[in-house]
Amino acid sequence: MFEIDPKSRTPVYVQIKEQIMLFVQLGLLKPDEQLPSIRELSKQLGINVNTVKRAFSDLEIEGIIYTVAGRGCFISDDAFSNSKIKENALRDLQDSIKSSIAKGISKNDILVLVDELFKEG
Amino acid sequence: MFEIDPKSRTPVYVQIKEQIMLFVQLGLLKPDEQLPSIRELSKQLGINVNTVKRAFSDLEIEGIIYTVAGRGCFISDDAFSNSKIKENALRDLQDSIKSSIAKGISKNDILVLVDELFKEG
DNA sequence: CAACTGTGATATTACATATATCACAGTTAT
DNA sequence: ATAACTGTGATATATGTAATATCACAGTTG
Repeated sequence: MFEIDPKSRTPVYVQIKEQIMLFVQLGLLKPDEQLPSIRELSKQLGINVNTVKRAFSDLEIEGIIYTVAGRGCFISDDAFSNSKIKENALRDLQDSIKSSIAKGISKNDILVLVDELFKEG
Repeated sequence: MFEIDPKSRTPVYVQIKEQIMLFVQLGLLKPDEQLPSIRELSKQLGINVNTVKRAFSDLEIEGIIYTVAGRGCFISDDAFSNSKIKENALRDLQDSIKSSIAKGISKNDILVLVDELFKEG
């Protein structure tokens, strides 16, 4: 279910965070569903336990998941009720688009790209 | 003309690169126009010479500017003829949009944002 | 009790960013 | 020729982040 791209410039723990958030968005992970344990997931992905722990801790702070001591981590009921994440995402996206405009990307380039991304997903 | 946001999470040398590329896009910097010297610019911005040097060296490798020994740095005639920059920009933008989708940003959110950015600029 | 969960702390390695200095070489104007 | 400017190159240092490697501790489950 999970996959990591070691070549990517985005940190591994961020890749994990975003995959989990995406799976929640897509409905592949539902409220109160249990996530793989950090040891299990670290084995699967061939990375260190601490790296997975970092991702899960972040997600818990952001209210996406909750943990039960000794049992595991689960998707929150209100995983995306908190608007802070969406606000931050919008701000980051704005920076990225501005940056791309500086490099010669046109409005049409962006619209085509957006269409493609929402066609596939 | 140039401005740096020290609070921003994007590295200072990247901010400089992107401002120069943006100014070229906007026609504020034209082919063969001379840039401020790295010492001058570092004074203006209150940052180290090496940081400006890093930005200029990057831009030269990317073909955006060229340098004449002892004279200074200038905008290339073919600053944006090289498609590598646009390709990289598109790839980066794709990653950013995917990331924002994972955080609950809708297609409409993006379209509204794009409209705003192209209205102002 | 054994085997599993997450937690917490520590140490280490590697890399990126940014700074501080210094010496060197080419250009320009006086 | 000299002074004052350009960029170049190297070195050293500090800081923060990312990732790894270990270890000990505590709660849960069968």
